Amino acid sequence: MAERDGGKPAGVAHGSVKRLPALAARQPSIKDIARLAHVSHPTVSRALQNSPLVNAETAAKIRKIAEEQGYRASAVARGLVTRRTRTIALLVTMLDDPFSSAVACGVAETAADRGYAVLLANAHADPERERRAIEELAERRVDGIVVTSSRVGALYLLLLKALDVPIVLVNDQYPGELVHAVTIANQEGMRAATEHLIELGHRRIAYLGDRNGYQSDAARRAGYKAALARAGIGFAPELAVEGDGRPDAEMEAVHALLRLNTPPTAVCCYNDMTALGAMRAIRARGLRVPQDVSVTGFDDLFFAAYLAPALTTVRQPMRQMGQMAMENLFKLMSGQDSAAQMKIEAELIVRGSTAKAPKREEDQA
Amino acid sequence: MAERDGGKPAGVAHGSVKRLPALAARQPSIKDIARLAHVSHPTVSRALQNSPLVNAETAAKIRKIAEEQGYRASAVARGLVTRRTRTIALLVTMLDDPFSSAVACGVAETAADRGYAVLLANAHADPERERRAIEELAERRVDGIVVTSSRVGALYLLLLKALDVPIVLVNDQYPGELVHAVTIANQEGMRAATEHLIELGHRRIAYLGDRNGYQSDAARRAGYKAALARAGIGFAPELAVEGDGRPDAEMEAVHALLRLNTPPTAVCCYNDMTALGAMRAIRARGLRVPQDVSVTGFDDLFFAAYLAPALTTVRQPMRQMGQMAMENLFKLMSGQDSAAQMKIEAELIVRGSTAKAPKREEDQA
DNA sequence: ATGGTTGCCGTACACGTGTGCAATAAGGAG
DNA sequence: CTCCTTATTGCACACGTGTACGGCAACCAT
Repeated sequence: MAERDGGKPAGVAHGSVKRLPALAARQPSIKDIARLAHVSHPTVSRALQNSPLVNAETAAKIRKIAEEQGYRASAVARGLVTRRTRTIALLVTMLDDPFSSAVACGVAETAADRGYAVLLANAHADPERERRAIEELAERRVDGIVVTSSRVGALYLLLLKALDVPIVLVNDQYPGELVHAVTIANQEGMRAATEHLIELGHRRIAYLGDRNGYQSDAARRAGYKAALARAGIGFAPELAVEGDGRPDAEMEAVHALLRLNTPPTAVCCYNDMTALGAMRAIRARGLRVPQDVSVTGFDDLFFAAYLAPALTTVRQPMRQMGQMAMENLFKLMSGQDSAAQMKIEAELIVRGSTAKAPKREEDQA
Repeated sequence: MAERDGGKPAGVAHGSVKRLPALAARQPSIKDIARLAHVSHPTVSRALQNSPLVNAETAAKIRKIAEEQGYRASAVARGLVTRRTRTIALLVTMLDDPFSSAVACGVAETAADRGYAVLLANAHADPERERRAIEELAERRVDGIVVTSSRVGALYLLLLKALDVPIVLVNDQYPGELVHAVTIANQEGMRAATEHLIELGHRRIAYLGDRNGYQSDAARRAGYKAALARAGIGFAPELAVEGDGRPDAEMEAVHALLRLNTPPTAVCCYNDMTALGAMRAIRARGLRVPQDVSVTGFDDLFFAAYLAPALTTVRQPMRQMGQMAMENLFKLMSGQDSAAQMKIEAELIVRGSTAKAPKREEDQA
């Protein structure tokens, strides 16, 4: 442009000519800036870090030149020397699961606010992919890991521990090993949903679980049982069934429930996705929700309020949980110790998918 | 542990003692492996790359030792020297939008298959965050970028172009600038949906758009108009309204439609999320879907089939689109040129949310 | 004038990996 | 036995950044 060279007219021209032609192709490096500013590259490094060790106007000049040249420090070079990549990994089973993506949203948001990048590791529920994904994380030298996959938590945590970086699990604990985790009050939440049904007069209440839910499924199931026990309702094993996350399996399980001699008048579902399948199966048999069968979910995904009838469910502040997990991870990465378990309260949201139990001749609690 | 030093008893001990204590803390480096294998570090590097330049049994020994030590090559060091990070960025407006996360799924999957990592850049629909996210990508030296955000495409593409890496847009073109993109047949798809309604006897058909849909909203709106024109139905400006992605705004727009003197008997929605809001608003006025008002969506998100009534919509193979975008990006990154525009066919899925137009006295096409 | 600060900057490393080139040994041909 | 190939390995760099340390000038106090 129109800027002048400053001083030093002699010798400089010849000495720098041999590198200048290549400058256009590469991204400018710290050395290019140093040459233009007539200083050494450490001075540039310090100036851009606002170090007090460099003269104020020298620093200003350097920053100006860096700006003009569109200089962007290489995070990879910096990562090599500082041994910190300012990158965290987000390990997810299925990213297109609304729960996972909501948590991911919270994680990504807080990470970005602190200048951390998020490496997305999608395991796709495929064991081979999961293993490879973890190997990748090792090579990438991430500073920390957030896991939103109960399956990975349960099966691969030992592999992850070998990476020797802080890990925070979301909605999953690892039995037997002390690991940092952010969880919802699974048991209390499902208990509240079940008690809500009991108050509405239901006695035959089914539980539709998810065999891939691992720890969280176990906790919710326990909450369901606790509510029954407290109300003096016996636990009927034939009413506690499970799917595997696929809609087909869930619907089949619900059909089986409704073929029983005394079918349930209400179904507590492991989560909202499961409830979606359950409601469809119920309707497929010509029954109505909630007049014939009440349904509850878990999560309060975005669509829950928009269904007809709107879904009664247990709300998880998913995005906030992602934020908390990330903040927890920051603490651990900076060397502070932090609470091993953070438990978040669950809130029952009553909507239209639950109603008073229908009158039947069999009814006699 | 219990491993022996091998040979070289003299001199070695003293010379290496000063480094060994730190070995336990650090991840093993290529030099550590080299020392244990009694070779130079370049030999280790070549052995682990299966280079034919290294003796077969030497290579085997080296690989064995590397395995035992749990050695993982540092991708950051490699990235520094090769000037390729094997990392792509996935730029998303809102990750918790089901469309985005489905595309992200496809992108992540194919990237992982080729050994590429995915850096998640969530713009959160916040201009300041978007700018910062792009700066981050520059520093991280990503090899390529996939954008699933019509807004970023429209506003920040110039910034992105400055990074000088290949870019592929999903469902968004950048008007005026030639950019690689994978898009659905927006216009044809919406036209098919509208024609479907016309065949059912509808004449007063509304279009509920999204002002943040930019290019894809414009194309779908054009498809809607084209269908009307072909059927000889005049375009009524008061029937073409728009929301902004938030359910509140959409519902308000639909309420306004239904307050018209001759309200529409059908609503074509920009996408499934919009349709969710529209159906709720319709029901809030005591009207039934589809008996009183038919509704169509766009995307065929997972919940569309599970609604009551199930949603008639235009299917986008979102995950496949993510895969195609990624494969396209691979081509570009390897220097090959590739088709600038890849257009995918859209498929109309007819379900229960559309029905024959109700008989009315005003009806006379 | 001398010694000691202080402020600022450059020199010389280091981080962990990849690669061109030279060096060495082994083997074959003459 | 000598020369030329070929196979294998090590040496010396480079990549772009951060930082401990020393040097130098200016300033102050003696």
